[in-house]
Amino acid sequence: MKLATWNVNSLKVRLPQVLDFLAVHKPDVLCLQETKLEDDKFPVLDILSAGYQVVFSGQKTYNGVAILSLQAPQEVTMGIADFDDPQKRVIAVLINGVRVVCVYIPNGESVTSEKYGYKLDWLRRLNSCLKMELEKYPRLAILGDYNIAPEDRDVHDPKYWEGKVLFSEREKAAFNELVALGLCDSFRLFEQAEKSYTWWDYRMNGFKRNLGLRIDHILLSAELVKNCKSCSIDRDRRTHDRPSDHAPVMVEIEI
DNA sequence: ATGGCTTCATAGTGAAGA
Repeated sequence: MKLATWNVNSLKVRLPQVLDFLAVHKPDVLCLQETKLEDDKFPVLDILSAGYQVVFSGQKTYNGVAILSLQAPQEVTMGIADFDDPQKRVIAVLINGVRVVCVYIPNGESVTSEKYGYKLDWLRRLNSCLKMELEKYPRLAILGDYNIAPEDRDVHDPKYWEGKVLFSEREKAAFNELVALGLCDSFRLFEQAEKSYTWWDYRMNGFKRNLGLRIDHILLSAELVKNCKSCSIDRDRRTHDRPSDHAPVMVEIEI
């Protein structure tokens, strides 16, 4: 079973690339973030024509998440339980006995911003929600844009990023608290190239200079870790015309 | 490396992303 995640930074702009990604990799599940589409504007027919089913939760201009899958999604839930968040950042499904949660964790803007407080509060609520999910579904995968680089090696210049949003201690602690639920950063299960990142700033030739951060992650429960065969970043996607600033991340799990 | 893109909502520029 192949699961993938990609922050597309506008599905309207990136739809042809998403369809190409499906054709090339044929993932069983693809989680999307930052679709930036209201639900009545979602390109359902294009995705059905590609042989995928889809569920989505979107809004105008910002945020928006979707899960594409070969098999029919079951037990679809949107948002975080007991949290009335107007921002559309979470959608979850059950596919082939695996609970798949697609998350777009807030950016936070800066550590002095109100949005940073929202991010930390949001992460606390996500943590409680995932704790319950894990009790209900031992086979749990949380894929998405976490907007947190968990370790020094996930940042091109840890000195520069020290204390800044995406790499601040409180954010890293919140990430570690998710891991402490019994989840694993699947990327680090395997030997990986140094300076592996999933996001590069559009400005300043960030990609060409590999000034990136690894902020898109796939966390797996112990039940899934046992059978996880690979985790990789599709870095080449960032070289296409009009790329998203994020690259997709993929895992293969023997189910 | 403190903005130098890119997107969206607009119809000029401004907000937001990370």
